[in-house]
Amino acid sequence: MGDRSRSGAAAPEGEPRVVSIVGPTASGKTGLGIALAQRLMRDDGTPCEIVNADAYQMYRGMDVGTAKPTPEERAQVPHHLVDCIDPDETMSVAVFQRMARECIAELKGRGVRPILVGGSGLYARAAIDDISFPPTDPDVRAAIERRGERIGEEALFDELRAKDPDAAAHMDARNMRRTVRALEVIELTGKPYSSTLPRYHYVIPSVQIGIDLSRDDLDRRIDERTQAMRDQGLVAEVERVRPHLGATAARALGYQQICDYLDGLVEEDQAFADIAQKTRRLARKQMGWFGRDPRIHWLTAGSPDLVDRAAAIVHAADRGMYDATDAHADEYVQHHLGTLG
RNA sequence: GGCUCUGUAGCUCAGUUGGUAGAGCGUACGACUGAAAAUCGUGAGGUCAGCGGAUCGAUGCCGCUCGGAGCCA
Repeated sequence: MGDRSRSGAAAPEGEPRVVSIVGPTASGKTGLGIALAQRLMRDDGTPCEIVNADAYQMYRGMDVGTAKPTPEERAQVPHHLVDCIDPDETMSVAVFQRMARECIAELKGRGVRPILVGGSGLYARAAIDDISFPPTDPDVRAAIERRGERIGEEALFDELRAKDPDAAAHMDARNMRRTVRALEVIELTGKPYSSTLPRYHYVIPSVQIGIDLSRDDLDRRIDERTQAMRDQGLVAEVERVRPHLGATAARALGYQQICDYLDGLVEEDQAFADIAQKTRRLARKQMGWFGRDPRIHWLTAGSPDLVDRAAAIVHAADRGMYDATDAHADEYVQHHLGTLG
């Protein structure tokens, strides 16, 4: 234990790394996760189970629209953190971090290798990286939000600038939500909210595999998937879930657009065209998120030896072959993409 | 066939009482530690349907051509 805390992400050679599969929507993460779990079990006898790192697949009843693994897929390999909250509850990174780390610890305790699968960049990192979240308080936040609406975003940002100039220097005055959060943290902790640069440092020994594909392929897959959601009854699903949607779940891509259709605001064809378009934008954002992380090993979607290559990466990671480069990820980022203010 | 309306950025549309144009959305790029499928920022894109006329000067006025919409026959 003392050993672990000193060495951070370093793991004894040969210990099964946590695997994290990332990439844009519709790139095939779910399928690779399952295939890789079965393959690793065959290769070295370590059982694997999937831990979901997708912000929206946690909601019960939101299946088609979130492209959740099917019951058949879940029967092949156990899945965790899927269907774990109701749509009227609110998930957050900090809560997810706690759940994911508990889940990972529990699996490791049973000698099982966790395979994280998910496209929510911040969630994927929260599970395994050195990120901790200051506390929150709904009352404090609500009070700041009310004050912000009264005095305006500029005045609110001035408050932040006075209390924490360093944080303000890194932030956008017009992004009210971030301003509110910064003031909330300062009020609750009494300490400045230093908007630190992302640190690429594993707190749990891990290896990340990214699925990459060309924009043309991606756009085609997104169109196909959107059509599949329509065929699988997304409209009926939204009708069913709509009365129970909370503030967060109602923002899920696909659900907003179908609600508009159900309200008669747009035609059905238009609603699905909107979904495909928004999904394309989401995918681009995800590629940006993951593209910045130098520790990710990229593979091409749809290549015939995808699972072979993924397994080879995991075995190499288990032998500690990437530890040295992972350890310098932060320096690499600052050197190549460096935006230190 | 006659009459009226209409053709401006990829899309939906503003606008200029004549001095070469804007918005929203999309798109590209970027920021982002308690809603991350969120939140926010910056940029690129237009011989203002085509041709001709009057004018110092036209996207705007006049004429014709082509393409839409509607009404009357």
